[in-house]
Amino acid sequence: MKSNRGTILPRSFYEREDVVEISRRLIGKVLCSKKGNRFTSGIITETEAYCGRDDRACHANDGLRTKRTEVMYGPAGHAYVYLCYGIHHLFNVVTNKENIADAVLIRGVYPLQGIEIMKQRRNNTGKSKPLTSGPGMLSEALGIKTSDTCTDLTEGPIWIEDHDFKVDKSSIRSTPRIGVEYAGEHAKREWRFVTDQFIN
DNA sequence: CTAACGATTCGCT
DNA sequence: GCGAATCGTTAGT
Repeated sequence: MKSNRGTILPRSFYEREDVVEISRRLIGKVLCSKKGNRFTSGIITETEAYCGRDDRACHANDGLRTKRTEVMYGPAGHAYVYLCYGIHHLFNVVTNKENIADAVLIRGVYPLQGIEIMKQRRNNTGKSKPLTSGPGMLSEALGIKTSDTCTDLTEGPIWIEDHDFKVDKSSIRSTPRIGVEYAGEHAKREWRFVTDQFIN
């Protein structure tokens, strides 16, 4: 774990048809943002897959097409950012082909670059307070807002890089997704992926 | 127009 | 461990 720069993931990375596999493969990649000349990044440690068909946990389930979910029906590799609980901005990446609404929620990153900026945005005055270990927290730390929805992740100002960090396959656990009990049986699917490889 | 409800986080008990 | 905060989205009147 030493490189400072990576390759921006190409659209083809996001165009795969299996959103669960993309979710798994995003673990270890690096989420970056450059807002007003302030660069921040973190290694993705936790993701969740959401499928537009037969998945009651997904906002676009059963082809539900609204102003909010429209971006999920667009081409892969764009950001879907929405407001949760009136407070938190949750960041997803749109996957699969146009008109097929799949997405991966980024739930956690390991702070890599711009840590002071993240602490500032999080109003974290050096105290031992989680910085980027939750979907709302990481968006705040990286300066990602709902106005960033539809951002093309192959262009920026938000993008994902491959730094060639090798993630030990055995370190990636799969579990049911968080906070989607309303999805009934679908909530039991193990579509959440998390690694503890970068915890310290 | 109205109302119910979150893909969460934080602070306090 | 529990509950409040907080407001855009959604569906229904």
